[in-house]
Amino acid sequence: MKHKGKATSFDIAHYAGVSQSTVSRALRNSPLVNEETRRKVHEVAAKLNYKVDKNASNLRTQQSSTLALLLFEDPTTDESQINPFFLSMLGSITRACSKEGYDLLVSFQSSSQDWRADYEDSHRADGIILLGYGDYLDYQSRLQQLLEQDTKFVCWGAKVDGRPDLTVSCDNYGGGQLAAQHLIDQKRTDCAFIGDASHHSPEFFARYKGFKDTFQAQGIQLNERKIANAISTEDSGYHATKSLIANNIHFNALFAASDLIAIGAIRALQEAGIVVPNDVRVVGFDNIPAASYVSPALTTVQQNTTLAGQMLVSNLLSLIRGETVESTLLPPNLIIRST
Amino acid sequence: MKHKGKATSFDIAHYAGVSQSTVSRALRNSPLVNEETRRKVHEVAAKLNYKVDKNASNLRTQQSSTLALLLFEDPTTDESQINPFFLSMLGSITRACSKEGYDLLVSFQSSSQDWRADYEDSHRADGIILLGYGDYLDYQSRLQQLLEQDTKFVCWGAKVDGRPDLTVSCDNYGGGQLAAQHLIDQKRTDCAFIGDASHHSPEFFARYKGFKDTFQAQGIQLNERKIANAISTEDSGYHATKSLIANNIHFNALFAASDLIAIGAIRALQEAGIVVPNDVRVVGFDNIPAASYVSPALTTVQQNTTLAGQMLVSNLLSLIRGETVESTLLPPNLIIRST
DNA sequence: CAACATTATGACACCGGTGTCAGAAAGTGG
DNA sequence: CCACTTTCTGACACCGGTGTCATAATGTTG
Repeated sequence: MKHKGKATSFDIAHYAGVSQSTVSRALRNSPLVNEETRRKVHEVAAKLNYKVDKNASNLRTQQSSTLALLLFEDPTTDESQINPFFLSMLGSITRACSKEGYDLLVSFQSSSQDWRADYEDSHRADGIILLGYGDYLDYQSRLQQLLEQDTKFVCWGAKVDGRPDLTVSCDNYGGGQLAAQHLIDQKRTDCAFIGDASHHSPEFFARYKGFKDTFQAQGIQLNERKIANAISTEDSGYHATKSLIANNIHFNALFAASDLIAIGAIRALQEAGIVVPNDVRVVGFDNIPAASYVSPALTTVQQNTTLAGQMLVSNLLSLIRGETVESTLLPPNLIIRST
Repeated sequence: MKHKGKATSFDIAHYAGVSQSTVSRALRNSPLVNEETRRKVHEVAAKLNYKVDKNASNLRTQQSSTLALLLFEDPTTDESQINPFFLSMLGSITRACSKEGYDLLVSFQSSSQDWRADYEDSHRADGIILLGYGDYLDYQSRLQQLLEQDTKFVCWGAKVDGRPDLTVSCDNYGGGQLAAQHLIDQKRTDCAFIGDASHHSPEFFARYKGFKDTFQAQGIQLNERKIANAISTEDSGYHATKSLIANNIHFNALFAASDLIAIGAIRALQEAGIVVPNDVRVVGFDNIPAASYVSPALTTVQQNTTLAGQMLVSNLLSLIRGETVESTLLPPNLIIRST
C-alpha cells in the first residue's frame, strides 16, 4: 500500500494481476474486457485512489476535454470591477461545461496584452469561447487568424457583417424594440438614449436601432440631441445623463444600453431632483443582479444568460465535432419593475 | 508551408536544420544553445506559429502550471445567481494566476455532487483553491482526505479549530468590531443582527462575535431577541427582517452578516415604512458591487478581494514549492456610505 | 473433429515533448 | 602539439496513458 508518488496504471495492473492495457480498457469500460476483470480492476483502482493522468491521456488522444474562456474587458473600466453581466455569463458557461463533462480554463484578457488564444494551439483546450463587448474591430484580424489556424471558437455578441465567426448573441435589435414598445405603451414618447448610437459597439448599436425603428414605425422621430454616449459602467452612465441635464435637455423616458448605465443614469436623475419613474421612466438592458436591488427596482430587457451559456458551449462542441453550426440569436425578455 | 495538423518541434527542427532536442532547448531559452541557433529556431517557430504542446510538456515534467478553483455554492441558493462576492474573488484569483503564469481551471461545485477535487490527482492542476461559505463541516472528512493524499490546497474562509488546512481569510472578527464601533460612534446602540449567530457558518459567527464583543466592552448587551438567522441571499435577509418587524421588535441599527442580507433587510425596512438611515442605520459586509448602487448606498465592511485573490494564489504556490506557509488574515475596511 | 468465428488478453508502437549522456568542435595552456 | 577544458549539439530513453495487432482461449457448426 505504500507508494511514492501517484499510482499509475501499471501499479493497478500489478495488483489486479492483469496487463496495463487491460487496466486502461477496463477503466474506460471498453466492451472488450470481461465483466469480472473490469470489476476487479475498478476495485483495485478505487483502493489505490488511482486517477487517469489527463496529460498522458490527452497527449495520446490529441484532445483535452477542456474549453477555454477568454473574457475581454473594456480597457477603460476599473481593474477591480468586472461587468456583472459577464460574471453571470461566466457562471452559466461553467455550469454548461461541467454538464457536458468538459473543464473550463478561464482567462481575463486586457485588450492591450497579447492574446492568450494560444490555448488551443498549445493543446490546452479543444475550443475557445470569446466573451466581451467592445471594440471587436480591433480583433478582426485576430479572428481571421484563428479561422486560418482552424481554431474552433465561438463569440458572444452581435453578428457583424463580414466577420465570419460563429456567434451566439441576444437579439439586441429585438430587445430595443421591446424597450421602445414598453415606453410607447406607457405613453412616454419623449425619449433619451444613453449608450452608443454609433457603430462602435455592434451590440449597443443594434439595441439603439431596434429602439429607434420602433418609434419611427409609430411616426415618432427620436431627437438626436437626446442621445448621449456612454460605455457600460455606472460612472459613464451617470456622467452622460448629467451632461444631458446640464444642457437643459428634457425627456420623460430614458433607454440605457446596459443596466450599469441605467443605474448611473438614475443616480444622475435623482440628484437633479427628477423623480423616477414619475418624471422619467427608465429601461435598462441585461438584467444584472443589481437591477433588482436598486430602488426603484429597474425595468430592463433581460438576456437569458443561462441559455446563452448553454448555447455557447453546445455550439462550440458541435463545431469541434465537425458539424456545421449556425449562429444563434436568443430572444430577449422584458422584465417590468418599478422604473 | 502546408501542414496537416499542428506543427511539432520536429517540424521546427527540420526547417531550422537542427535536431529536435535543440529546438526544445532553444525555445525554453536554455543557456546551452548558441545565441544564433536560438534566434533561428525562434524565428522558424514564429513563422510556423508553433506552440509547445502542454500535454506532452506537462506529462514529462509532471506538473501543469495550472491551478484549479472549486467554488462551493450554498445548495439553498438559486441556481442562476451566484454570490457576487465570490464572483469578485474569482476575478481577482484569475488575475493573480495569470500574473504568476498559471492557468486557472474553474469548477462550480454543488455540495450534493461528488467532489471534483481530483483535479490534482489527475494531474490537471498543481493545486486547488477552495472557495465558499457554508457548511464546511460537511467537508471536513474530505479535507482530511486531501491532506492525506498530499494534495496542495488552500481554503478561503475562517480558520476553524481542528481543521488543519491552510486558509486565507478576512479578519471577520475585526470586521464585526469595525461595524460595531461605527454604530456606537453614531450613538446607535439598539442593534439587530441578521445572519447566523450559531457556529454553523464560522465566518458569520466571527462577524457576530466581533460585533457583540465590542458592544459588550462598552457595557452594552445585545438583545438576543433582535437576532435573526439568514443565509447569504437577498431574499433570506428580507424575510428575516420582515419577521423581526412582524414580531414588533424595535431597533435603531442593524448589522447584516453580508451585503446581500443587508440589501434584503433594507427592502423589508422600507416596505414597513421605516426610513434608512434616519430610523435604522444599516451596516453590511463584503462590499459587493451592488452595495454602491442601492439607494441609499450601503455602508459596509469591505473585504479586499484583490488582495485576497493574490494571497490565495501566492500561498498556494508557496505550498506547491514545498515552503511552509502560515494561514493569512486580511484586514477589513469600513466603507461609509449613506446607510 | 476440423474449420471457423468470437472473446479476452498482452505486447508494443506511439503521442510530443524533456532530461541525460556521449561526443564533436572549438578554445586554452604549458 | 598534445592534454585538457569548455561549448554546443544530437541520440535516446522516458513520462503514462491509448490504439492496433497478434494470439491464446473458448465457443459454434456441419
